[in-house]
Amino acid sequence: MEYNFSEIEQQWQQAWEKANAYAVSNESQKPHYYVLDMFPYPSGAGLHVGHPLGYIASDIYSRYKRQCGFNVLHPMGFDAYGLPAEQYAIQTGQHPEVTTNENIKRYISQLRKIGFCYDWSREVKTCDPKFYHWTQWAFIQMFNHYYDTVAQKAKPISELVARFEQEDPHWASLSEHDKQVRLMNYRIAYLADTKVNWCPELGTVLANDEVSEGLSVRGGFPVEQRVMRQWCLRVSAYAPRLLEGLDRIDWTESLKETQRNWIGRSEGAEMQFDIKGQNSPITIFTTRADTVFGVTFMVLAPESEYVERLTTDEQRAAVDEYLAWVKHRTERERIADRKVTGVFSGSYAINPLTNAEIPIYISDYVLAGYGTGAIMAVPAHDSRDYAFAKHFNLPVVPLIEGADVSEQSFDAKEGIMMNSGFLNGLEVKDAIAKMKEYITNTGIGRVTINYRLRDAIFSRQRYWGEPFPIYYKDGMPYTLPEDCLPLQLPEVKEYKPTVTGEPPLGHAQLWAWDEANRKIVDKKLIDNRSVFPLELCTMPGFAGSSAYYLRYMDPHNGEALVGRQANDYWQQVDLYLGGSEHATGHLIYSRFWNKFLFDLGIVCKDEPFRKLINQGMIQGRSNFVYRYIGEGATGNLYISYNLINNPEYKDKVQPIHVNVNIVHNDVLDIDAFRAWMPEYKNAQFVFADGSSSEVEDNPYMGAAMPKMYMCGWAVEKMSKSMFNVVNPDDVIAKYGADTLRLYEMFLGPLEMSKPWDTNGIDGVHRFLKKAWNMYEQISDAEPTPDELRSLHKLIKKVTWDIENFSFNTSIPAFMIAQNELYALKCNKRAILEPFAVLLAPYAPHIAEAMYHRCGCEGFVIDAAWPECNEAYLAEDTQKYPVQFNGKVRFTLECAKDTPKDEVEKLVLNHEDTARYLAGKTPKKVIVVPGRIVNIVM
RNA sequence: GCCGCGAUGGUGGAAUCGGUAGACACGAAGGACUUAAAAUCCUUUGGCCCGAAACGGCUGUGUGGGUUCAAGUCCCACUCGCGGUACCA
Repeated sequence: MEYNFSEIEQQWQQAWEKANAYAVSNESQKPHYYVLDMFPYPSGAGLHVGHPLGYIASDIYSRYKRQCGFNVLHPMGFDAYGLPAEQYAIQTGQHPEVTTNENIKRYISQLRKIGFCYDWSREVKTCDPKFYHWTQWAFIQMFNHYYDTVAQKAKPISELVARFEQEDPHWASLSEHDKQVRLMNYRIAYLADTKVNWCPELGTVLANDEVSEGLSVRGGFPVEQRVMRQWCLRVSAYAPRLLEGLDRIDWTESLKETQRNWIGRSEGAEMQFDIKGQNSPITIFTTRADTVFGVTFMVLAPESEYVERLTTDEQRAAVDEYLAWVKHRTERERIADRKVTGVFSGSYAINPLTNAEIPIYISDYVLAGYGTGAIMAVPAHDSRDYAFAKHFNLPVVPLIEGADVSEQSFDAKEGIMMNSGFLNGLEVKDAIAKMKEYITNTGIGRVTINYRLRDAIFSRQRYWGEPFPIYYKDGMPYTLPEDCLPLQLPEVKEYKPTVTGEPPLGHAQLWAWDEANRKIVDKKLIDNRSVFPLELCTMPGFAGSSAYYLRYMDPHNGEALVGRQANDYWQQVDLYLGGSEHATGHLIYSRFWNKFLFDLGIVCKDEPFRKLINQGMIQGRSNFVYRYIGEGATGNLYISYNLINNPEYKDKVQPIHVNVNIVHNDVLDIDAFRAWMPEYKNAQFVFADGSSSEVEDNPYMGAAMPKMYMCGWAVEKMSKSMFNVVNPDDVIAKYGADTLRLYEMFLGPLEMSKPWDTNGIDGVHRFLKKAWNMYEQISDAEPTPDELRSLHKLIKKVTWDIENFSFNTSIPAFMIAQNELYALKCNKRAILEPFAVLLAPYAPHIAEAMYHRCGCEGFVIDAAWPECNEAYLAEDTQKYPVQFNGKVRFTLECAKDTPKDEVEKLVLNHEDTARYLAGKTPKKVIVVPGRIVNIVM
C-alpha cells in the first residue's frame, strides 16, 4: 500500500487529540522532566520553516524522555504583547487584541499540523488578564522589597522601615512624602529620573538590549538620549549572583560568555583626588591603580554631578556650550562620529602620589553610568586617554620599561614599571596589587568591584502591554491592593499618544483609582484626596516573558503565580531551547526575576533553566533568474544560470529574485514563472543546453519534452522581499509533517545556522516511503543475527544521538538500518516493531501507523524505549597471539576472513609501529587489511 | 579593538575518547524497465597515477610548523568567514 502521509497524519493527530494523549498531570510517580521552547511572538506573517527547527528538536527530546518513562511537561504559549500589533492598531484602529488573537489562531493551526506533543491545556498568553495578573503581582512584590547587599537577598521594605525607625532619629520627623522619596532609593522596582533611550518614532523608551548601534532593534528607528522619570528594576543589585550562577548551569560556553561580558565585572579601585582650592575630593574608578604616577589629567562625564562644582567662572561659558552640544547629539551621531571632543573645567586636581597639579576636563568619552562617571587619565597606557592628550597637547608619561608611546599608547597589562616611585621594577600585575594595598592603607581609596550591567528601564509609553498596578498620591506611587488584581488594560479610542504627549492610556476614560472603594472609576472623578490617577505607562515586552515558564507548571491557579506543590514537583526547566539572540535580554531578565522570586520563597530553584540549547537560525535560500540586458535586449529573455559566464552573456545579465516556491532543485517551473507576475507573462528562455526552443523533437512520438532552466542561488535572510519564504504548510501538503520534521533535523547540527534548502528533501521522503513498504506484511518469524545487529546498532546510535542533541546524525542511522533490513527483506515483527518505536520521536505519525501494522495496541508514543543489547553488536573477529622480536606477545585482532600471516606481516613491516611496539605489551592490536586501526595498551 | 564560534568532495554534511577521512543524502554520469516520460531499481562518483586486473600506488580535511607508533581531531603561529559586543577606564 502506498505511503499516504496526509491520511496517516490526519488520522493519528485526531486519535491523539481524542485520547488527550499529551495532557500532563502534576501528580505522578514517574520522574519529572520539563522541556520548554521559547514561546513565540505571533507575527502576522505566520510561521516559516525556520521557526519550527527548535520546536522539532525539543519535541523529539520530549517524546524520547516520555518513552523513557518520564512525566514530561512540554507546553507552548504566546508572547502576545508586542509592537507590530500595536503599530497595526495605530494605522487601522483595529484593537491589537483582535490582531493578536487572529495570529495566535494561525500559529496554533500551523503548529498542530507538525504534530507536536504540546499539552495545549496549559497554553499561556501574556496578554490574558489571568496571566498578567501575576506579572503585576510580581511587580508589586518588587516595589515592596529592597536588596540587602550584606545578606545578598531581597527583603521586605517593611524591614528597612523598621531599621530606619530604630537607627535614624530623623526618620520619624519626615513627612509621608519624604519617607516615600527615601524608600524609593531602595525598592527593587523604583521610579527614577534616568537617562533613557528615547525612540521618537515609536514614541517610547527602550531598554539597552532593545537598542543596537543607536537604532531600535524593532523597526530600526533612531534612538536619542533623554532624561525621563521611569520605572526601573534594580537588576544591577543581582549582578554578582547573575554572574556566579552561570557556573552552576549547563549552558553553552559562548552564551555564558556573552552574559559575563554583559554583566561586565571588573575589579579595580576607587580613589579620591583632592581639588586645588576646594576641600572635598572627587572619586574616580580605575582598574589600573598601578598607573597613578602617569596621571596627567582627569576627565568627567558631561552628566557627572562633579561638573557643576568644578567649573570655574572663567570656563563657565565654554563648558555650558560644550554640554549643550553634547546633549543635542544623538546616540547614533556619537557612534558614527568618534572625534575627540572636550572642554577644560578650569579646576585642577592633586595627584595623591606625585602631588602634581593636573587639569580636569569634561568629555563625552567618559560615561556617566559606569564607575563614578569620572576618571584619572593615563595617556601613556590607555588609547582613549592618549587620543585626548594628543588633541589637547597634554603630557604623556610612560610607566613601563621599553614601551614606545611616541605613536600610540601601550595598553597591555604587562611589563616592568618605571617612573613610578615605589612601584619601579615590579611586574604590572604585582604593581596593581601593591598599589591597591597602598591606597587602602593610606585611606586615599578602596578596592571595589564594578559591574557594567545597568538597571532595566521598565516603563513603555505604549498601549499594548501590562498596565502598572500603580496610582499616584501626592506625586508618589502606591500599589493597588493585591486582591484587586488584575488591573485590566482599559479600552481606548486611539492608540497614539494624546495631544498633550501622554502615553496612549491617557485616552482611557475609566482610568482612576478610588482608594476607599477599591475600584477603578472615571478619571473625571480624580480629586487627589480619595480618587487618584493611575499610571499611564505600560510594562515592556520582557515583563510577561520573564516568568512564564513558572505559569506552565500551574497554569490555572487563581491564587498564586505557581502553587507550592506544583513548583516542588517540576522544580525548574530542565531543558530550554531558543535562539541566542535572547542572551542579553530575556535570559538575563528571567534569571533576575527568578532569583527575586527565589528570595521570596515562591520558587525552589534560584536558576530557572538548568540546561539551555541555542538552535541556529534558518536563513533563506533565494533563487535568481537572469534577465538578458545586453545588445538587442527586449527585457524578456532569461538566461539559464549555467550559461551566464559564457562570453556572449557575461556582464550582460541582471539577476532577479524569483519565488523559491516555483523552483525545484534549482530548476525553474517556467509555466508557474509566467503565471507568477504579469511582467513575466511572455518570458523567453535560453535553457541549460543553450537552446531556446521549448520543445525538443521527440525521436519516438514527437510529444512535448520540457527543457531545463537553471536558477542561481544565494543565502540571504528569509524575507518576503527576497521571495524566499517557505511556509511549513506547503511543505507538509507536498511531503507530510514527518518528512518536514526529519528533514529539518537532517539539514545539519541544531546549533548551526544554515540555509533552508529543499534540494535534499526528496531523499528523506524516499526513506519514509521505503520504510513504510517494509510494513506491508508482518511475519512472526525469529530474527536472524544480521537483522538483530542492524536493529541494535540503530538503538545504540539513536539513543546516543538524542541524549547528546545530535539529532541530525540519527537520520542517516535510520537510513542505513532501513537499507540493511531492506536488503535482508526483513518483515519480522521482532525487528520492525522496535524500529517504529525508535522512529516515533522523529516521525510520530508514520511510526504510529507502522506500530499498528505490527498489530500493536495503544500508542507508539507511549511505547517503552528499546534497550540496546551489546551482545548482538559483536563483529566476527579472529584473535591471534603474536610473537614480536622474539619476546613481546600480544593479541592481534582482525576480521575473520583475514589471513593471519597477512596481518602479522602488516604489523611487523610497519617500521614506526614496530619500533613503538618493541618492549611494550599492548593488550591487542586491531587490524584491517592494509591498516592498523587501534592499539589497545 | 575585544570575546566567542567555525573552515572537510560539485552541494548539505558524517567521523561521538587521537585509531580505516568523506558515512548518509543531494546533484551528476551510465544502465534496467518504458513507445516516451514520471516513478522505481542497479552501477560509478575527492584528486592524480599505473594497469589486463587487484582488497594497486601516491596525494588529500583553510595555510605554515610541532607533539605522537598514529592528527580532520591535541599544541603554537597565521589566513579567511560568521556571530556577539564596544569610548565600560
